Amino acid sequence: MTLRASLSGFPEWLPGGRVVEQQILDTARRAFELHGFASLETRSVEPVDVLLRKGEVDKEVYAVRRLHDDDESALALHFDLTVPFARYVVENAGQLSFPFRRYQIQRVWRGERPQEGRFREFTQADIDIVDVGVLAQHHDAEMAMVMADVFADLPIPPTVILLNNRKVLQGVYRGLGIADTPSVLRAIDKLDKVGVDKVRDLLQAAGLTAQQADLCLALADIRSADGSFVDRVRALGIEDPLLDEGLAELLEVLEVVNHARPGAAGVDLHIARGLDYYTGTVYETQVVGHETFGSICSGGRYDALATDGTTTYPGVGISLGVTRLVSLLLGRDLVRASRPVPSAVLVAVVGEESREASNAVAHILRSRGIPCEVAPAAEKFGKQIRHADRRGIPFVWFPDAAGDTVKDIRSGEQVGADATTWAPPDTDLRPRVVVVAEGDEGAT
RNA sequence: GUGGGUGUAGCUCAGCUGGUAGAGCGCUGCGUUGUGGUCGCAGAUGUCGCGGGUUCGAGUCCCGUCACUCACCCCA
Repeated sequence: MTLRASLSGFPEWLPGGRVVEQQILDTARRAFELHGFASLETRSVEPVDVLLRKGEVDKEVYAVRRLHDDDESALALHFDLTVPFARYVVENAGQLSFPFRRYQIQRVWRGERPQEGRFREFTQADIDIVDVGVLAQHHDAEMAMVMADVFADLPIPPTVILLNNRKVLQGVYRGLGIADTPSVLRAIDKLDKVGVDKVRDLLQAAGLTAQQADLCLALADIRSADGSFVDRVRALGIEDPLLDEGLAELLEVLEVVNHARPGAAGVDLHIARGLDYYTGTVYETQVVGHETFGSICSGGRYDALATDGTTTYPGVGISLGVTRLVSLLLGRDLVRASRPVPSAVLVAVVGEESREASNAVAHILRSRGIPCEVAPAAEKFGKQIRHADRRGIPFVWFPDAAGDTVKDIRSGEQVGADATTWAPPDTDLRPRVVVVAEGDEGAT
C-alpha cells in the first residue's frame, strides 16, 4: 500500500506514490502550457457566500476561522477551482485579455464522507476559458482535446471522455412538460448504480407519468461514438428549440474532438453532472476497464457563473482529478514508480576518513545532472549495496585511489568508471512510472 | 448527517463455547570479519483502538466511545 490512511479522506502518499502523482502533475502542466494556458493560483479561502451563492445546495464546505476569534468573517476552503476562478475573473476583468485561458492546479476541500476514490482534500488540475458576453462554441471541443492530450501522455489505460449537453436534457424535459428538472437529472445520473427499475421509481416519485419516465429513460439510454445519437433522439418525437440547439452543439463537439483525437470522446446522454451552474456541454471521463470507479476528469460550460451584474463572462472548463487518478493507479496496482527516491547512484564510503572523497565524486556527478547520494555510514560494502537495493537505487559507486568502479546492482556487472564521463542509461537517470504487467505481483 | 462492517506485531491476518497472545512477510544478527539479492540458523517486537462493566480470570461477553471502512448523499 502506498496510501497512509491515518486521517480518513486526507491522503498522504508514500514516496513511490508521490513519484506517480508528480508525473501526472508534470504531464498535465506540460500539456496545458503547450495549449497556451497561463498558470494561475487563487487563495485557498473564499467568503462562504461566494462558495454557496451558486446553487443553494449546502455543499460540504469547510469553514475556516481563527481559534481565538468568535468571529464574523465567514471564510471557507474552496470547494472547487471554478467558482474561485469566476470570482477572480470578475475582480480582475480590467487587467485580463479575453478570451482568457488559464490552468490552475491546486488542492480543494469537500467535507463529504470519504470512500474509494473520494477524498476530503484532493488536487484538481483545471483548465478554463472565459470570454466577455459570448464564448465561442469551439472551445467546448478544445477542452476535451487538451485533456485527451494529457491522457495520451500518461502511462494509464485508455480513457474515454463522455459528452452530453444540458440543453439536450432540458429541451427534452421541457418538451415533455416536466417541471422539476433537477430531481430528474439526479435520478438519471444514478442509472449505472441502481439500475433502470429503481430510476423509473425515482422518476415517478418525482411526479412524472409512466410515459414521461420511460421517455427520459430512453433518452438516457442513448450512447454513441458517432453522430448517430441525433437520429435516435429525434426518434423520440420530442420537439423543443432548446433540444435542437443542444443537439447541434453536442454533435459539433463530438465531431471535432473525434476528428482530431479519434476515439477520445463519445456521447452519453445519461451524464448529467451534479453542479448546477453548467448550462451546455458537460464532460465526464472514464478509465476503460474501471468504469465504476467514477469520473477522473469532469467539467462543463457555464454561461452565467461569472457576472458583475452588468457584464457576464461565459466560460467552459474541465478538471482532472489528480488525487482520484493516483489512488486508482496505486490502489489497483496499475502502475508503479521504478524507485521511490531520485538517486540513480549511491556513492559508497570506504571509511569515515575518506567520506570527503565520496562527496567529491557525488559533486561531480551532480554537476552533470546525475542525482546521487552518499552512503550514510561507512559500513561493510555488502550493507551499503543493500542500502541501495532497498531504495531501488540502481548503481553503487566505489571510490578507489587505484581507479573508481561502478556497479549495476541488478545485473551485478561492475566496471571501471570516471565520474567526469560516466552516466547511467537514460531510463535509469530519474524515477519513472512503469505500467505493471498483467499478473506481475510483488517487487517494488 | 444516516445505516452496516472492522479495529490483535512495521504489514497481511489467525486466535473455537472466557484460562494470561500466534503465523507469514518484513526487520536484526550469524554462516559469508569490506560486494547485497538465494539459502540455512538464531533473535527482537505488542498499552489485543480507548474507557467502563460482568467474572476468580476478558483479545474473547456487555455498555459506551473513537478511528477506519462500505453504502446513502454528493462528486474529481
